[in-house]
Amino acid sequence: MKIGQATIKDIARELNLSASTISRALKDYPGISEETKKKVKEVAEKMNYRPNAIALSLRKSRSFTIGVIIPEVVHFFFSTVISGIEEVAFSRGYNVILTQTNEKIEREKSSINTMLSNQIDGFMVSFSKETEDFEHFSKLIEQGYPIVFFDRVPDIPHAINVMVDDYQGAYDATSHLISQGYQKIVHLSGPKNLKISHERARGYTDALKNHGIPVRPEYIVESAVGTPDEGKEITKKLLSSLPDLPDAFFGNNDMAAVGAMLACKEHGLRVPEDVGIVGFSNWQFCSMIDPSLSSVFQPGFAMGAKATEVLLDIIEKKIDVDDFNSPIVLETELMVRNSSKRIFK
Amino acid sequence: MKIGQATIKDIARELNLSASTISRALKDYPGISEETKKKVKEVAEKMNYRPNAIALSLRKSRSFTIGVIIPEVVHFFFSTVISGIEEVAFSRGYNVILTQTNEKIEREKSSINTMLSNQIDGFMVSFSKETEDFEHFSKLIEQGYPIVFFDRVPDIPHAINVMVDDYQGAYDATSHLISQGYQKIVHLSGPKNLKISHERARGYTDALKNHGIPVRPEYIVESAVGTPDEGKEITKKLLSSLPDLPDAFFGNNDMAAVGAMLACKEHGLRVPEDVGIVGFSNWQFCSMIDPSLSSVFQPGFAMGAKATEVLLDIIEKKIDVDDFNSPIVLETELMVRNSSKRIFK
DNA sequence: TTGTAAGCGTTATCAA
DNA sequence: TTGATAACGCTTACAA
Repeated sequence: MKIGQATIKDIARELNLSASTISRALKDYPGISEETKKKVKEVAEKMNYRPNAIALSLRKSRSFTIGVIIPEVVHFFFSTVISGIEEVAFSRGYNVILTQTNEKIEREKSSINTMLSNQIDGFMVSFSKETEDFEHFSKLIEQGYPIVFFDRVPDIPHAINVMVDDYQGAYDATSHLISQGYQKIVHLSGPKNLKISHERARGYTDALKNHGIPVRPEYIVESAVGTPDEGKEITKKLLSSLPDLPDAFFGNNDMAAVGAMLACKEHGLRVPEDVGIVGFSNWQFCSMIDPSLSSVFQPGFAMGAKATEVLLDIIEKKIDVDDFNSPIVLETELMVRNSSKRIFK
Repeated sequence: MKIGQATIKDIARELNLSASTISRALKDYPGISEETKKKVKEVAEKMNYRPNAIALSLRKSRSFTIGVIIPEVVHFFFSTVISGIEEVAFSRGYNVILTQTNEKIEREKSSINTMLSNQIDGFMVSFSKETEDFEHFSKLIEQGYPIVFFDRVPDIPHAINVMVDDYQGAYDATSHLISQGYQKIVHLSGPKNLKISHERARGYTDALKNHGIPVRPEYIVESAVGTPDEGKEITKKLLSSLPDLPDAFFGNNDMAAVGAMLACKEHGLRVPEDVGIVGFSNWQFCSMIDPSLSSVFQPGFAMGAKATEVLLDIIEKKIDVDDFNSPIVLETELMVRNSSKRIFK
């Protein structure tokens, strides 16, 4: 907002025309003489005119801005999603306002409020780990605000959800471990209130069942893990407490899996000979560690892009909110690397 | 922007008061009766009134929004910086509009334009690798737009730059390698047009000189590396083409260093026994790979936070642009890990 | 082909 | 203690 930014009025004054004429000339409205158009555009150029998007927003009750609420920016998967959001928003002429909640529900709510104040056209949300009650979202939906959830999605009416096929990803990962001859597979599961955690746990359980392997409750360990250290600690405890030593770990995320790997190594177990390990997310470092970590690829960029497309389509009324009664599900892909490739025979 | 959002006018109508009275009552202006204030606030609450930030922006010519232009979101260091920006902006009541340039100058310019249109209060910029001419920034500075550069900073008059002490970081890293007995140290340097690349190369060179080790031009290899694969290829070529085999690699970033490590391993060289390796940035994976990678820690979060504080102070006129004739420099810290700890004696 | 006036939501100024 | 009015920059009926 610079003092001296030229406005339509300035151009009007310069040319002895009215503001409305300038406005129309600039947008090639019919019924403006070619000559006037030319003059106006020249002067606009010369004066370095730039439309004031704020004034436009006020006038049109549209800000061409979407608000993104995300737990953490410093997170490989989420940053990938943001990148996808960015791309689509940019190409369709929208701005992105970003806030991270740091997994705090208070911050989530307050972000929603500032965004509402800022008249954003729609929301993209992946909620915090603390969020167990979705009232604040339901209210928005009721009031008719366009809102698309991604990755961490709520189970509430009329929510538009974009997610990865966590169930299938977990199922594939577990089946793969079984196919490599691992039998006593531990699942380091995620926070209970996240649907993705349930789905992954369900995929794990079903894979075991379908292969005739008993599901042991003591093999499912919750770890709200964000760091490898946490995963390492948990695994260490398991290795020294479980009477029957596990021979594989399926992590709810790559951090947990790396932690498990470190703990196993320390415990004198060889990966993948003695213990197989598979993670979830396929972070960059999977191929850089030794042994390289097998992991379930989550299409983060595609998710961000898809979610944004849907949101913008709703905002622009190209599609209707009611067209979505089931979530949009993106496929995962199991990336098999050395941590789970047991050398047979 | 929802149909039905209550405005000051709605409250005024409801209470048979004027809009100005409502406005004043809501902000506890003096000269409004306590009774009126109370009534107004009650009704505002009831009607779920929310000030329209857009209208405010128009009125005040201030948007309380800062624009962040960054090469890539999916990048550990930059995402850390964004996080720092986010924190400070949020705590001081500012919004963050984010765009990534994907290292394209065209996108950089067009982002600046939309941000200008959106009347942002100031810019935070880390420019693209393609950017060699800083005209578009100089113009902004001349016009008086608050703008703070971070990490990748330009060498232009009146620019406010926040950076890491790349020189010292590189000097420390190189000295450390020397102290561990490595002598033939290769530097995988960064893109030429980035000042940080120069500084790191300079730190490397000076460290060699000060330890009486000759600087060999063929040991400084430019690698605009973003991926380990690229770093690996370059290192492979070096290992098979250089007559005198290097015994250490100092990477301009961690990706390059990991690439070098992979190449060395493939070449049958042991790390750190035969070859020492140090990276730059201290990405998360440094401690997860085998051997763990020594690296120079860059305080990304602190950089984002500091840069934002300065920007907001300028915007709020707490400090003057002219107070900064030299860059703000943040300290690095060498994290010594196994990739460069040679076992002596 | 162009101009006038009203309005988007808010607040500062002046008047009552 | 409160109200009327104008203005921020732009668009759009409606009028000319």
